[in-house]
Amino acid sequence: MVHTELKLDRDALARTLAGARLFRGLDPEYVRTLVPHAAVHRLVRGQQFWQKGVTAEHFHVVLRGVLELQRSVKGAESTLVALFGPGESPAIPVTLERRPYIADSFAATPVLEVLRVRAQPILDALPNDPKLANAMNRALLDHCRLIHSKVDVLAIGTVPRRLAAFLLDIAERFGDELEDGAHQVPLQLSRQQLASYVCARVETTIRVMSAWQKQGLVLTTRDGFVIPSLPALVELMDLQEVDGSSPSTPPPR
Amino acid sequence: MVHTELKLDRDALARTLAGARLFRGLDPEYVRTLVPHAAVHRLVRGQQFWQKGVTAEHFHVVLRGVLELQRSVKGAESTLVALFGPGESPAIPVTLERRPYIADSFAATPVLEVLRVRAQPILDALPNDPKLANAMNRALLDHCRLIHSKVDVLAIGTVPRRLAAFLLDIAERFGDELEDGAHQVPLQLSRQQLASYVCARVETTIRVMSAWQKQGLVLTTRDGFVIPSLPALVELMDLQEVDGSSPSTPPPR
DNA sequence: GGTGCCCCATGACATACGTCATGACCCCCT
DNA sequence: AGGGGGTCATGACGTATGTCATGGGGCACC
Repeated sequence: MVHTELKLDRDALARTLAGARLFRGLDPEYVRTLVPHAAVHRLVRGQQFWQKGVTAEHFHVVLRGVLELQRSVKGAESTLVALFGPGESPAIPVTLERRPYIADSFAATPVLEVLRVRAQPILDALPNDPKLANAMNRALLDHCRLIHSKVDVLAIGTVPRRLAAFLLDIAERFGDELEDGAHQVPLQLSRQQLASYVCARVETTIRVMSAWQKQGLVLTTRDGFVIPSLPALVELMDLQEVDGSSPSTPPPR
Repeated sequence: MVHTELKLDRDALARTLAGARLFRGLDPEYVRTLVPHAAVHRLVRGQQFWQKGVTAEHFHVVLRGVLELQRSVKGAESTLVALFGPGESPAIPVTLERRPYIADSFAATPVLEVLRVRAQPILDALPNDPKLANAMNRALLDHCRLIHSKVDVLAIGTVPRRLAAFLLDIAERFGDELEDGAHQVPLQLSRQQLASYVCARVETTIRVMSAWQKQGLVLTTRDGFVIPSLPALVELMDLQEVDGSSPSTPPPR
């Protein structure tokens, strides 16, 4: 893993640190003191970055590409927990608590660049630096949103609906709108990875994606996906209800 | 909802505030300034506390009982998102961002007492008070853990396994160990609520719980559940695998 | 006491999805 | 060129679980 580190001069590192979302709003003076503790790592697709079980001693900010968190729970097979794109900070909770990583991480794009900063000096400064604490706050809020979106995907129902929800999620986060209204998601995920995220079998996922390909709902291209019409997917996700008459059971018990 | 407020004198409120986990570690001087913005609410089971869509303008700390977050997503039926017990702070993320609640909340125990503090003064103080910011960090970390445990439940597989995971989770969080090694969970949840949390139908949940009742794995009592043997449940959750030969697909792609 | 409602329970049936098997295609390696 | 492995694809089949229907028991309300 060490061999993934890029050689950067102090100025380049300082600029990278200052530009990272995690450190936005901080005293520039303070950010400069982090330079000696910082490094930029570059990985190629599939390469592992950190390993479950190792104690987290760094903060991370994705600079380029997408990082994938993969978790293997005892008994169950490994699942794709979440994807982190540029600006996002994976593993913030465990780093703040100096706990072991609960998942493995891999590069999910051909190239992944991650800024990595030693946690100790930051943790030391945390109790006395309100700006820093608020920056961590922001990052934690982002993280909550991410996990929550996974819950939303898993709770939405059938496999097609879960898949639709996931694709819409990554389209919103990583996609670009083309001139014809279609959305392009420059993120090459295998059917296995899709299946892993939505907690379904590969075969099931393949079937759904094949059907959508034929219907022109979601196209798999060489470097990702194209969604010609988001509303069509949304409808497929929302709809698929039996009738829609019952306004759901109001309060519990 | 206003009529749920308890009449407490300033001293009682001050003590409650000082004892709340959310405000632990703060300057006692500062905590006292919050007294005029604080109130304690008491609800009975099933009573609604706040409503989805309303802007969150308060921080909360559960003092007694359990609060239930129920979310109704468009298209899907409502799901039990999470349970919050004494010391925990529901809805922290939306309050910090002054966003609308994304779920309804109800009392899940015969009596629920919640400390409620106006958010504005706290949000105003946040940028300048590192202790306060770190207290919020702590609460956010708790929240992350909660959501994550829901992901773990949903991702673990079949309905029996999801149910087992959920029961073990609430046993750990709210349960007491009896002298004979059994665990008691003083939390009366209907099959509907269980089903809602694990994203299954009521009937399926009933079938599983009935079977477990007969096998003595999980007993439903007048005021909650009794789990005679945690390990038995854990085994049922972990096991149920086909053979265990394949060591899972190592890295992706 | 009756009526209605909710929760728990159980059965019959339909179906979404997992499981297993097979094959095409592509890429890498020797 | 041939072999091995990965991904995508498709079919056959079994099963978990959703769906629908029915019934008993407890509790509130008229």
